Amino acid sequence: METTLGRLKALSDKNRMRVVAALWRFDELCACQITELLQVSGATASRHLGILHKVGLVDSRKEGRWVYYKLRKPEASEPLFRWLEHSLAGADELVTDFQTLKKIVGITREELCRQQRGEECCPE
Amino acid sequence: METTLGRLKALSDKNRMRVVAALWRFDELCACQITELLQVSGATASRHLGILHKVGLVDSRKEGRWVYYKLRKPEASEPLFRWLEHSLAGADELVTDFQTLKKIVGITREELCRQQRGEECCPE
DNA sequence: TTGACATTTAGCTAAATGACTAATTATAAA
DNA sequence: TTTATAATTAGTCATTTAGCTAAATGTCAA
Repeated sequence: METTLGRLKALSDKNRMRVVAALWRFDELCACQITELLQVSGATASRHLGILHKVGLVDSRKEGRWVYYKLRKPEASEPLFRWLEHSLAGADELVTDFQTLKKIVGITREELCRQQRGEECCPE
Repeated sequence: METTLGRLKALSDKNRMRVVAALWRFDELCACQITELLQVSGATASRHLGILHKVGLVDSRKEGRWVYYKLRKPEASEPLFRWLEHSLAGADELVTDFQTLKKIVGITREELCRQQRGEECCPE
């Protein structure tokens, strides 16, 4: 029961729900991309990802300086994700998120940096 | 998105999850029976039921002094309930709850009163 | 090795939440 | 009508939680 409750609690936060939706659609994203999507501090994004990881909803994979996250799908969570997908289909905020993500995954690290810090940083 | 988030939040509380599981199994229960099951004050039980009602997970029906609650199943919530049922199958706390409920629904109002207030009340 | 950067952890504050008691409303019975 | 009871609402308090900043950790590149 604690497992079930933990997963529901993890999902019942708007930002974490956005992360799960993003991972459902984009398969794998790194912490910095999720930070950019949510527009919160890196520490906050990290904490949210840590919560999703702790309850077994996402897996993480470290690659150099970056940590990539993806949904842990195979398992009893599958029906829950499907309900979520159906229930959130067409939600305005997610449509916007997906458009944002298309840009985020399409740009280089330097451009993402410039977006995050403002034009004064990263002089070319 | 707010609807989905609201329902997940409503479900991600242990007592409300117990209520939903109880209603899944016992179909319809009144507020006083749920109060007895959860072993909380009537006010607390009422608030939990109000939250479940507000997000559309349960319906209520007034009959005299009593208010009966049942799950609002038909609808997009069905898969969520099924996931819950599967995910909670065999949970110790629910097994205990179901045994408790069998007793609760099997006794009269006076006996329930005696249990709740102690032997000094309701002298026969 | 030093510096830069991605991520996480620690510590703090403000807001949200669950519990209680007391007060209120609605209904049934004496 | 009065009294008792079921349920809800209001008000209070303690706990939890999401956000931040600052510090710590780990990795890459000069």
